[in-house]
Amino acid sequence: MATTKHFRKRDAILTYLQGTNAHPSAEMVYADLKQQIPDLSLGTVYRNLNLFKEQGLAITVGTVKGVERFDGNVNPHVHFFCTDCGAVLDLPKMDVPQQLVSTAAGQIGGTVEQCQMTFTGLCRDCVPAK
Amino acid sequence: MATTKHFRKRDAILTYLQGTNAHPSAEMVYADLKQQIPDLSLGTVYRNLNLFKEQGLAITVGTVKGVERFDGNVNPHVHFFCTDCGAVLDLPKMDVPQQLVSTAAGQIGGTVEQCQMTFTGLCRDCVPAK
DNA sequence: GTTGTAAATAAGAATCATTCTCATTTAGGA
DNA sequence: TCCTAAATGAGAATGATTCTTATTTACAAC
Repeated sequence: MATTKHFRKRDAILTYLQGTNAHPSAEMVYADLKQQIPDLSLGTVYRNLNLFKEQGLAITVGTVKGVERFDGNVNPHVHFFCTDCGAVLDLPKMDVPQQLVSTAAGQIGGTVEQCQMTFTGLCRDCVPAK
Repeated sequence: MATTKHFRKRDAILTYLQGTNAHPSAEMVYADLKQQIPDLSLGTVYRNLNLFKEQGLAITVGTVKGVERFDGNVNPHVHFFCTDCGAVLDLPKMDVPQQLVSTAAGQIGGTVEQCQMTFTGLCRDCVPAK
C-alpha cells in the first residue's frame, strides 16, 4: 500500500490533472481544488506539478499569456492555443509523425525527449461573428 | 540636421533579430546591442519585440527556463530546445507538413495563425560523454 | 532658425507568475 | 510513545515582463 490517506494533496493534484482536458495553469488547479481542500496552498500545487514533470507524469505544453499550462496526458499529441480566451485544446485526431522524431534526433546529434506540436489562433468561440 | 536616424533603435533591434539564429531572449538582444548602442534601454527592447510580433515581423518560439525566446524568421519551421544549456536550434531540414495546418483549422473551427513544432532534449554538447 | 507635436525612448517603479525558506505537520516504523 | 523524513502552509524573495512618466528626437510648418 503506497498511498491512501485523505490528506495526500499530491494525489489530489495528480488525479485532478489527469481528469481534465483544460490544460490548466497552477492557479487553475489551485482554484478548483481549493474548494474541496480548503487548506491547500498554491506553493504545494507548484511543487507537485514540477515533481510530476520530473517523474514523467505530466508535461508543460507551453505558456499562454505568460502563464505555464500543464497536461496530465504525456503521450505526444497536438495542441491549439487560443490567443484571445487563452483556451488550450487537444487536437486528438492529429498525430505527431513519429518519423519526424527520429529525424530530429539525427539532426541534433543529441537526445530528443519530447515533441510538441502547437497551433495558435482563434478558437471557434473567439472568431468574430460573420 | 543633415544626418538622419542615428537614434532609430527599433531598426537596430529588428536587424539584429533578423541576423541571428540564436532565437534570443529580450535580455540577450539587449546585452549584445548595448555594446554598439550604450544608451539602449531594456524596456525599449521589450517594447519593440512585442511590436514586431504584432506586425508579423517576429514570433516567439516558446519559453526556455521561464524566459521567452524570439525569432525573426516567421516562416513555419521546427525548433529544438536544449533543456540543459538553454540553446534553441533550428531544424531547417524538417518541414512542418502544410496539410496538418488545414486539418487543424478544420478541427478547431476557428482560425489558425501559427504552427509551431518543437523538440525538447539535450543538444550535442550537453549529452553526457560516453 | 524657431516652434509645435507626435512618436520613440530611458529610467525606474510596478506587476505578477514562480520559486524559495522555514517552521509546522504528518506518516509510518521502531 | 518516540523518532525521522517527507509533505505542507504561509509568506517572503526572485526575476521576467510591463507600465509610467518625463525627456528626447524627427520632422513639418512657419
